[in-house]
Amino acid sequence: MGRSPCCDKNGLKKGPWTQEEDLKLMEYIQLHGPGNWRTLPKNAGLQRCGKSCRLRWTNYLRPDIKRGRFSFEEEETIIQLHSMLGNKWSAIAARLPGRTDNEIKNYWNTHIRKRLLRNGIDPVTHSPRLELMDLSSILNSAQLNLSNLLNLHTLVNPEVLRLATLLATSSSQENQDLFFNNQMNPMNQTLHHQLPNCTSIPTSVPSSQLLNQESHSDQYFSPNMVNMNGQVVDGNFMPPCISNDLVTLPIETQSDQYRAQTSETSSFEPSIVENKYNPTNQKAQNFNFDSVLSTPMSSPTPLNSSSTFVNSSSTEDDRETYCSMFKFEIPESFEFEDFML
DNA sequence: AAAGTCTGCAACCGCTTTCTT
DNA sequence: CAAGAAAGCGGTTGCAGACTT
Repeated sequence: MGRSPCCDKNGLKKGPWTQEEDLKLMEYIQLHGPGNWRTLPKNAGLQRCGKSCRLRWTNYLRPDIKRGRFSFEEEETIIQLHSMLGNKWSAIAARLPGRTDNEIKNYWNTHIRKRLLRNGIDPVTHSPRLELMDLSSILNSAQLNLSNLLNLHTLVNPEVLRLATLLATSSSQENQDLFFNNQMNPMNQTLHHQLPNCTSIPTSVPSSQLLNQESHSDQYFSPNMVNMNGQVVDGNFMPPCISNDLVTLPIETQSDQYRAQTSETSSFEPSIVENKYNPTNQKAQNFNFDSVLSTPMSSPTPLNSSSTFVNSSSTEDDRETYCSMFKFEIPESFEFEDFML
């Protein structure tokens, strides 16, 4: 009944493979082909478990494995597939010829995941993260001071502040009660009331769609930057959108020219200077924060297929900048209360 | 230059599914 | 059909090299 054990694990070698072992394994497989891993180690003269041999072959020695750095296209594909499949590394690897599931998994954990986190995107849900800017805590503060809040435009995405401001200045006590009592979805009830023309992004929209021009739905992305007056300026921009349970903020797809003007930064304020939303930025020169309170949202315009996007020759640093949902970092010493009166 | 820390990745572990007897 | 091994798969670990102090 059943099979005999593939190998006796006692006395079998573990750890990194030597060149000699690799050679033995490759020579054996060249003669007999892969498979039958139970008997392979013995027949090949290896003191290894068959499972170890199989992993070594499939993850490293297979001749069709593509070694080296992932291309930008491969990275895009991984993000897209991960947003659809989750941690189904083998399924993702099946769509990336020459890449193993192990390699993709490692690359995700060491590169892509960190990058998404840095750019404010949850690598699990592929949705924007708003932990940095908890609207309810802002609005719930009894010390809320509008002028201080307005000063925040040097620190945070003004779209966030626009939403916060709209909520804070709403004359509808009923809506505010709904918001603070959390009796129903505040974004649906309050913001859609305030912003009836705003397009919604479903929460399920994966970050790959937010990051990847090719998968942008026209309704989500605009080829042009729209300033806070709703005027088309340049670049790629979209007004903030309200999902069912969170505020979804615009992802900018940057032109090479714009990316050339930006760089990875580690400190707080310098990165803000480079932020598109900063008034000192040329592309944001039409930004008028005062208009936040008085101007209705503009609707996104259809995506222009000729819009520039990060190309395959982009460097990793370039890529770091192409998604700047929250293109700033908050230093550990930063105290949000300092900005609240 | 040395020690400590960080990073990337190969390899292993353990669980689930598939296959063989 | 059941039992048990092989194969598949995702999570985790350990280590070597790079980087920082």
